Amino acid sequence: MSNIKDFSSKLRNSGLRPTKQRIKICEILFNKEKTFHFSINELAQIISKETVDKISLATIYNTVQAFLKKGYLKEISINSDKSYYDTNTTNHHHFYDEDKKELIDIDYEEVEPVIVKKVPPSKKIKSIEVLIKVQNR
Amino acid sequence: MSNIKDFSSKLRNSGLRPTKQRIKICEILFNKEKTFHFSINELAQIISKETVDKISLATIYNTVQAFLKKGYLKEISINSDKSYYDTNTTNHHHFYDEDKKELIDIDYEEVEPVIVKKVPPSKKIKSIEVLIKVQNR
DNA sequence: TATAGAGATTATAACTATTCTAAACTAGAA
DNA sequence: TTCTAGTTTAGAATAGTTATAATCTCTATA
Ligand SMILES: [Mn+2]
Ligand SMILES: [Mn+2]
Ligand SMILES: [Zn+2]
Ligand SMILES: [Zn+2]
Repeated sequence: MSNIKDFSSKLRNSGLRPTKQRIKICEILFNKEKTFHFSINELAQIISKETVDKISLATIYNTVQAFLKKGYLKEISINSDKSYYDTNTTNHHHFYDEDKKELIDIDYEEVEPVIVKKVPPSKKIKSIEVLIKVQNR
Repeated sequence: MSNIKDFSSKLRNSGLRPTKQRIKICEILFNKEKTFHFSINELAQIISKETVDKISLATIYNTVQAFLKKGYLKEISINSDKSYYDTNTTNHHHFYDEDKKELIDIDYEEVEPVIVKKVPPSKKIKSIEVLIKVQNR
């Protein structure tokens, strides 16, 4: 369980000033039992529920971008109209529930590692993402 | 090599009136040697190059949606700033070249089939997509 | 501790992709 | 040929995101 002090130094250590907005967002994102997936709007709603001083949408976008660049978040590509982010930055894949419009983590052991026999010339692999779309049987 | 007659009946058979706009779009999409990937804007540019009578953007969107629903196209989920479509509707996966911003088909034999040991309760798999992001070595 | 200035926040404008609307047009059944 | 459901179209509307530029704040240093 991290506290404000920890987030301050984590931010400072990565070259980001520990402002009260960023610390609040850290608490919401990284102080949870479980990792989770969110869209910017969902995050904005959580923030507005959990805080009195509002944080502007621009700051939420800026902060998520900053955390993404630092590797504290991952961006998930669903067939989509908006971006989704993941507080689970380990290697893992996803189910996407088309009925509930919901992402579900797949434990890495639940899918055999993807074996790639050949990559395009002079390219290296940056990431491998498996997205399994599911719907009601 | 299909001709206009073929596209007309293909369209008619799927309950779509063979309009000149749709036939033109069929020619551009399905009369090629190779399958390919495109965004709506790229398609619009190809159309404007290859035809004198312009086709409205709305019609291009409508037509791509219709073809998608009929299964003549697949939608590809890359990092989601816009939608990409694929004239290759067989099961296959993709490299995404982050430098050239370009999708490359992976032959199905080049990646071992993805084995999923468990799906969420009362769900069935609709699709399995592997996206391998690559960049210059 | 006070100060200066780089870095951060903010409201709002701008932008882009996509969908909606409603009027005009057209394929094709009868 | 006529009629009408289906289609196209320009343009408006919407949604997500990024840019702008004024204001604010964190913190290094005097
Ligand atoms: Mn979509
Ligand atoms: Mn993005
Ligand atoms: Zn996840
Ligand atoms: Zn493809």
